[in-house]
Amino acid sequence: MNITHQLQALLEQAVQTATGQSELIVLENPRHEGFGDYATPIAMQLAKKLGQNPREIAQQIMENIPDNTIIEKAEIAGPGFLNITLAPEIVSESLREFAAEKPLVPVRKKRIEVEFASPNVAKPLHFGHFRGLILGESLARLLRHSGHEVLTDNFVGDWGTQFGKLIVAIRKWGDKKTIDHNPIEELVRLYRKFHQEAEHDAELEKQGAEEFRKMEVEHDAENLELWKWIVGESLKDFFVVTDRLDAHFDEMRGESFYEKMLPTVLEKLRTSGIGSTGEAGALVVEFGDESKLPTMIFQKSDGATLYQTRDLAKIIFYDSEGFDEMIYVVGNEQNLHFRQVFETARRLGYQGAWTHAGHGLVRLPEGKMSARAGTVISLSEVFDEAYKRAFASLIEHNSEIIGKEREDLAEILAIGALKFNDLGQNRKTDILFDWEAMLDFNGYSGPFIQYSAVRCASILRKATDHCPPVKGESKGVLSFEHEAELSLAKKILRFSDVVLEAAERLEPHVLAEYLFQLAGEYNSFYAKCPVLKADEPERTTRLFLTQKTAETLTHGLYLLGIKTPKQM
RNA sequence: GUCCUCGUAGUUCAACGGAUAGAACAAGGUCCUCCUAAGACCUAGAUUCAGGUUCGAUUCCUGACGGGGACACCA
Repeated sequence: MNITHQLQALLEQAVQTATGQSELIVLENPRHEGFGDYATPIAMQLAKKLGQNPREIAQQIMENIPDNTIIEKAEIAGPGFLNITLAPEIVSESLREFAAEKPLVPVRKKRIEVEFASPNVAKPLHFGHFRGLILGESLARLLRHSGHEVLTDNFVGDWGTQFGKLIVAIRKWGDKKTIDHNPIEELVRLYRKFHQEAEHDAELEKQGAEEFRKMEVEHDAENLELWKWIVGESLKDFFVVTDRLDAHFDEMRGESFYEKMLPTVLEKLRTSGIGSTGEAGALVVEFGDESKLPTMIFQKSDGATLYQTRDLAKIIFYDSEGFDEMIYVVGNEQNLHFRQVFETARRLGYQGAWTHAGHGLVRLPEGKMSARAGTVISLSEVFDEAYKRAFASLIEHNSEIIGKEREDLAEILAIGALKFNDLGQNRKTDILFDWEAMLDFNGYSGPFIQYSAVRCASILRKATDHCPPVKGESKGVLSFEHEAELSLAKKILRFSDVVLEAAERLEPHVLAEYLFQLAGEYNSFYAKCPVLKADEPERTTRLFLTQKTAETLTHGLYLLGIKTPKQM
């Protein structure tokens, strides 16, 4: 049982004896120092119910807290807050037991599928895809650390009308040599050309739809073969990026994976009466006026299916696999789509917890990235620029690391900076694409945290070089002489609660902000408290704090998908 | 037209309905005979507006204004 739970139990008992009420205690972490380590507004909440002054209630609660070893001090503050300060001994004990890497034990272990990345085959991967890629990976890691069974999946957009279009374009304008030479670039060019031509030639759209229909309905061998080849080439390109970003997929169940289940899904919609026949014979689901959801079409009048049909099939598939939750890391703009699909699944009787963890897009100062306007920034362009700046920064700061090591380090810092810049901000809102902010290695940034972790590692290395750790050293009560030590220790101990919150809210920035604070806390401590030159017992305490800080920062960064270098 | 989102220092972002609205960058001022100055410390600076609910509102509700997005045969 962790400190938070112990405190809650103590306070609940105190409230019970003082007021006769059985209330769930909410513990807050006060924003300002001087308000203790934990605070509860319970007295204020009870004030109206009991018709008493909140401060008087707080007084009674405080007097009835059972004897214990964890509370150093309890006091009433402000309008009726009960502020709790922890005893240094319990902080010491908890820190001794603390291990950042250790997964938590959830109240109920869940099987969770996390869908992310989901690139559209034959469409260029640009910087706009960056968010989903790193968010998904981080969320998967956060949920795993929270003790859940997580399966990452990639709902590759490898099925649909765009393949009909692409096939038409290849047959019409494609040249084998050019395509073989640089498949993706050429496919993208052809796809773009198709859309340009289609603007003044309506016939093309029909041809595209027809070719896809042949693939799907008639299983046209020639089209399917071409399709297979296109998908393969696209994925090669895709994996180059995911490797660089350290993103992993347990499954690659693309849209085509669900293709064989589609007839059953359509049948289900029909027989259940949830689906109905719409204009021109399409199969649609009407949600009614109360739901405020517009009608969604699940089968086109020509018999072909749509994205949502496959999404629905996917829900049914994962339900049969025994998953409790599905998380969709997909842009906000698809929110309506998911609400419609989820509602349809619900009406069909499925009961999973489906969450659209939507994210904002990366916006340029002049507006949205648009392939048409030619304002798309490619992923590799950003990577290369980040690498260049990291490399230059290394030369400026540390000339001792050279060669391959320097290159690897520059890569770690570059990717770390890019990822942190993104994950450090709210998932839901758009973020501004800004070279300077993104590649600023000072302040609220990945390298700032990496630097702090590296500094810890450096001290630890020196400590063991000069004086190897003695067996049994990891026992005993830590003596907190300096307030910076105690405050750092308490900060470290908040780690698990923070990870849990980040995982529950599906918002990595909660963890990012914490890591930034922890690094700052350590840096302050570092400025005030010499470690290696300190006398015992301070030296042991400070080394231990350094050790735990390093572990926490490193593992915290790992949960964001960011690597920690050995030195920098 | 309907629905979803967002509006906080000069800029980019934080803040389970809680106390004195936090940071970072940019601006100004300190600190390397001392474990990595990619650092620490100090100064100045903000809730779009009008109502409502509440002991208490940046947060919830209603409306206005202003961004962004989505709305039947794309994904």
